Amino acid sequence: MYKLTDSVPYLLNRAGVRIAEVFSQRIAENDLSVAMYRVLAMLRERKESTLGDLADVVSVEISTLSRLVGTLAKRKLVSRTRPEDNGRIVIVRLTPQGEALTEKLMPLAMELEATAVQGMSKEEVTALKSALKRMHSNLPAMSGKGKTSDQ
Amino acid sequence: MYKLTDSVPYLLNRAGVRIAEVFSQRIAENDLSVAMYRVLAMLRERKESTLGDLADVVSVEISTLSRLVGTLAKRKLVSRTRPEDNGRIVIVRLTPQGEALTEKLMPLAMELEATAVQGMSKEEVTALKSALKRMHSNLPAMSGKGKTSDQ
DNA sequence: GTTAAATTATTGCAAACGCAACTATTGTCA
DNA sequence: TGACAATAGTTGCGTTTGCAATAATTTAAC
Repeated sequence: MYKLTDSVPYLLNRAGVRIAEVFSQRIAENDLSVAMYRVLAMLRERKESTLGDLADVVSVEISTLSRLVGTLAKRKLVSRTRPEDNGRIVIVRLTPQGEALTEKLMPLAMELEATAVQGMSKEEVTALKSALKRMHSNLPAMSGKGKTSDQ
Repeated sequence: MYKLTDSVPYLLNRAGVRIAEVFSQRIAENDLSVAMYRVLAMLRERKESTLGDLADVVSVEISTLSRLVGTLAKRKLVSRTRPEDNGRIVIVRLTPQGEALTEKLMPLAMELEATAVQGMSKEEVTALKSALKRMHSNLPAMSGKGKTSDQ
């Protein structure tokens, strides 16, 4: 018999929510949300990115990301520029302050991950990551439709 | 060097969002959200539950769940009763219509899981589930504090 | 047995989200 | 070239969310 509480989607959500809650608290003193942190961490990794690419990476709607990046820009953590050779896109980059803050947060992120996988072997962690990647690629990206709403 | 895009929290969120998006679309024709589905599936599993227990299982705030269950009750999918021997708690149960709908959704959920883990062996899936459970238990439950807010 | 503390659920409120509509720019093709 | 389609971002709007405050009931303490 199929049990919700032993299903992959359920366990995935449960672990994801829990880990986000914990990290959320740890970065709250910097007035950052998890999504904001991910934007910063992503830019640290790639130096620059368009809004659309960031939205894909962070797994939020582009409209949400637009506002979120606006907030980060207002706080001088990132810069937004429209390149001269392409007036459609917006390039987002870390400012020096954004870089500094992101570096400061890295240890927290590593610590969180270490806590989460405590008791698991290196091989188990590798297998977990690969399973998570596989599931992501097994499922089709939504074109943009699809009620995500509750109630 | 620590990479966001190879970190467990990131991969976890990415897979979780994707799987929720897909399932959300599949159940949208029944006017159900994923959280609503989880409430129904949970009640199918346990017959009855209090709001607080449901909130734990579904990983949402109890205030959110209160309203969500209110909506389900309005649609006659669940019943809410305050027991005579305890006027504090609310017992939630599936109505016959709720049961019928839930049974109808089960194949969809099983199909989704099958799609998600396609290409993985039984052992890999088992290991995945156990890793997800371990991570959940490795992280402390938040007492109720902690900014989850964005922007 | 009465008062204080703890538990459980609901409601007010503001923030955040996603969808849809819109603007602006670039690409296509005839 | 000139019109039409496609891409990229922003903004309006209604819904959903979580936190905080509140109400109601039960448990604990004295």
